[in-house]
Amino acid sequence: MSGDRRVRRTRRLIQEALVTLILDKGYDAVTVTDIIDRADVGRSTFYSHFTDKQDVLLSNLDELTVLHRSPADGGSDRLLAFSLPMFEHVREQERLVRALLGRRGGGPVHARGEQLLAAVVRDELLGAGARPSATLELLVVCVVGAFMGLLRAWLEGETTASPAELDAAFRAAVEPGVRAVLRESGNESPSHH
Amino acid sequence: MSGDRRVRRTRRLIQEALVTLILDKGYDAVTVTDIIDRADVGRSTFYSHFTDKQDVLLSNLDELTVLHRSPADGGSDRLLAFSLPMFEHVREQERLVRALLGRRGGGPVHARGEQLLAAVVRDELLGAGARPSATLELLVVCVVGAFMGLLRAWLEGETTASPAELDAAFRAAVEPGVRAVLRESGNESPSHH
DNA sequence: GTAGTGCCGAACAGAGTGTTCGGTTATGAA
DNA sequence: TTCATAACCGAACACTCTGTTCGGCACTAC
Repeated sequence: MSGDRRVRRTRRLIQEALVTLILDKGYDAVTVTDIIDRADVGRSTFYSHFTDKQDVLLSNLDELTVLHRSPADGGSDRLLAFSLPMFEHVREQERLVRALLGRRGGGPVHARGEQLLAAVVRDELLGAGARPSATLELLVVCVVGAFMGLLRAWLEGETTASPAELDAAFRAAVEPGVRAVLRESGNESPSHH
Repeated sequence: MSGDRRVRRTRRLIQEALVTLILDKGYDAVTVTDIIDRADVGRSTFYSHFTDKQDVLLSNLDELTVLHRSPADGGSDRLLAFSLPMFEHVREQERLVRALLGRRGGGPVHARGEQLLAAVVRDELLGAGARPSATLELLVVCVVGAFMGLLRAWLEGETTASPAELDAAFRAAVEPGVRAVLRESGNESPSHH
């Protein structure tokens, strides 16, 4: 492990304190003073590690490593392969994800999540034979929007559906459209072997 | 017109000031002091009309009356009929919508917009023969998510597509899936041949 | 063991919030 | 026009939160 043990300890205490507080009061209502009280850390110590509240929030994003899908799954010709594993992971990490991505989580993390997810979807569609174009970008936006919508609905408690059900709903909604677009745009040999 | 002219004037000045300031600096960065300076209104006056910043923001929502679609369009069997008019309206009211709904607009309006839109989509699907169910709700979430995604992308300047192109992308992405779901769920003898 | 690094915590200036209150001015009704 | 009313002004206030500084203490890594 890199660095001083005290440094790791302090950073971890601060991050955990923020997550707890967000779940309590929502991101906006949490103050730096709250955080250092909960983490039992000196004020100057906080500012020697993070510039502000949002900095702590974004620093947590590194824990969400699922977005980097395993690239060795070339065998599956299944479209939108990220969907089910993602929903499952979210349920496992429910507490953290709810704090970071929920309405109480305050936006910036949501934005970055969308970007990462958009990259995944774009790569997958390109791999499936689509051509880079403005139309493709709009399709990616729709797919990501639908997925994030489901994620948000679940985080908000609007639905109690299981990961498998969320995955099914996601596919039912967007897969036909995606396949239709691929059929038109992806010019040749969509199915090898 | 109901009420004192001074009241209308003051409220309007404050609302306009907030919109301008959001476009300048983003919602979070705007302070009440900023607003009353820009609106040239006394501090106590502000607090006699609104409780805080967000109150002003949400008060603006009444101007966005397009969401109440004209219910007399029963003739069109076109699915997702709200889409194109909405994209067009958004372009017309670009300044206001950008301030309220964009990433700079700060969330709460976005949430309410999603709710209103979800009601529209749900009604439309029910009218097209779908049955109320948890599955339908998830479909609605996906459709709304895709639409809001496109809206956001346009507001963020990620695309320069026209309303017609946005509408086309939206339909291409979700209409096949919606029709497929309707075919299964609304078991009401569609053209079976 | 010791040099160095991290932490403490109090104190501070600055900015923003929401309230109060006496005085001023515009408005709508008579 | 007159006039009671309601709205506005704006300064002042108590409060909270922010981000920085600094001397002294404690722990860690080597």
